[in-house]
Amino acid sequence: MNRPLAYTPSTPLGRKLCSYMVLTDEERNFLSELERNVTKLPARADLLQQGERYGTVRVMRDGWAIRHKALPDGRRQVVNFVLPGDIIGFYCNLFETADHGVTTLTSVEVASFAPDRIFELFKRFPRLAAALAWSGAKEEAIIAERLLSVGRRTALERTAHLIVELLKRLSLVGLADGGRFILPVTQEILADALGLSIVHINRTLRRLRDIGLIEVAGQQITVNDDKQLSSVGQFDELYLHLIRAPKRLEHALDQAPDRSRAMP
Amino acid sequence: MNRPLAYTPSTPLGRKLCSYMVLTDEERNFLSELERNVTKLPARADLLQQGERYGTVRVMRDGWAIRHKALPDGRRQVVNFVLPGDIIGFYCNLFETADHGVTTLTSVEVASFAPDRIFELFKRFPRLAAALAWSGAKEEAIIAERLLSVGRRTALERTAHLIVELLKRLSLVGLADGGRFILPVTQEILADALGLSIVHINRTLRRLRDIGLIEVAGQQITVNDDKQLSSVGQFDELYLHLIRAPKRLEHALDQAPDRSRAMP
DNA sequence: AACCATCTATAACATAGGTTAAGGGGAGAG
DNA sequence: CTCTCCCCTTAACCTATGTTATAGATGGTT
Repeated sequence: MNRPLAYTPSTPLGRKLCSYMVLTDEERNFLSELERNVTKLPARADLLQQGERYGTVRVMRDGWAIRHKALPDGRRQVVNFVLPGDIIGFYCNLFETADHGVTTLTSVEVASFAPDRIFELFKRFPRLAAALAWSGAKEEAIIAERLLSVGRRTALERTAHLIVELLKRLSLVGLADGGRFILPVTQEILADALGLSIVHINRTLRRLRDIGLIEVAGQQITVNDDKQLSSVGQFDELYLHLIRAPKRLEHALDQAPDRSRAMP
Repeated sequence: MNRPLAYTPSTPLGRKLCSYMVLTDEERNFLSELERNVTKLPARADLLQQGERYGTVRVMRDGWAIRHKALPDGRRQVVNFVLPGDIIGFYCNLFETADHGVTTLTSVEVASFAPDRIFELFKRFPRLAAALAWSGAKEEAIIAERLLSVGRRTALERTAHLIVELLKRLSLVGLADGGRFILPVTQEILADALGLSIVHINRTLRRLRDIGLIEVAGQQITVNDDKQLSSVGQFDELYLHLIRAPKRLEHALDQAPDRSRAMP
């Protein structure tokens, strides 16, 4: 195995996995092959419709999208925000039909590849498989935290919490600068993400502005006092699992027996 | 590879994975090795405490538990119910600390093994790795559906929905019989799972009883009219992904190239 | 058999957040 | 330039759900 020390792939997915462990040439090649087939789409396009049969796996390369679920009567819950490097329909190609939709918020660039590549990945690149599984677990942790928000935090707390979460996630990929970031989202979508009505989101944002914790100018949000905003939102970054565990992951994988051994 | 046709392992985890695909002898041996080290615990024991460092991976063999997250002031959200065959702290051994707790509801039997075994599994048994990843994705789907419930369904809908969900999940593992099952859960826990107050859960259950949709006798719940209860809860079993995709999973894995190939 | 702790049940009251309604601003289209 | 559409904003009012309080079941313990 051959490991360049400070290599940073140009692909968002590669970059993401790089933060977990050092990739070999072979692994990087495989990943960039996955991201080769790129498509551009405008804002408000459906990448996946609830009830649709899964066809391809996609990687978000640039732009924002939301993952959402709807009830028959139109009520809708935004489950998560899809940011660059995130995968759409990863394991899910095994499911019969999609139980959620994915819709772009901005114009986006996505790469698509055949679901079979996932299995190939599991067979040929166990380290990548483990890393992807790990990032899937992180996504689940984010959803669980949102469930805690919607179930048990007040409107003000929830809203503060989401803003801090997005700030942290975006900072991590260089999309936020000094507490300032672009939130390409209507208040309706914010409401659907937080389980609130659009009117109440408006009230709540105004309250946060009045207290002086945030400033809003169009889609740009400025967090004035992230310390205090975190405390309003009861934000504990434990769940984001930002602490990369590269050494543990690498070591463990490299030391695990590669081939069969007898049972004791 | 040697594949007995109708073999059913005695271990809950093995049984679960068996429902996705036919296991080889080697795979079954490995799994049963994982479940060898069994411990018994009483009800209301913490299998994992929020904030704790992960030590071992566990498989629930028998009994119920809940996965829950708490806020500093004590408000709590139950994220999911842990049933036999479910894994506790799977990928998560890579995280620094647990962002949730796991507490038993009944006396339980759990198997424990070292986190390293997970990596071994990824390297030696890609098919098992894919199957576990798939079941992880199903768990995520259940949490996302609960988020939809808590965010957008009314108390009555949520409660109905949860009862139907548990009925379906338990039926699948033979723990429900003719719409009747044991729910080893206080109303407080139900409230924490649904983002409601304990008083309101009580009101809501009474309403469901008054309408005649369910009957409650101690911990035993009887669903009288699951068709109507499903419709009250806007239940769409899409998200449970009950349709096993064994052929797709097996085929895909068996046909994926096993070793390196040149880039085009 | 009496005690204690834990649950369930219900009533009375309080409020966070939903709903409806109406006006205003900005940006793209003609 | 102004029309239109979409989004934001705010006010007034309403209701689903939370809170507090109390009593009754239930079941294990001494």
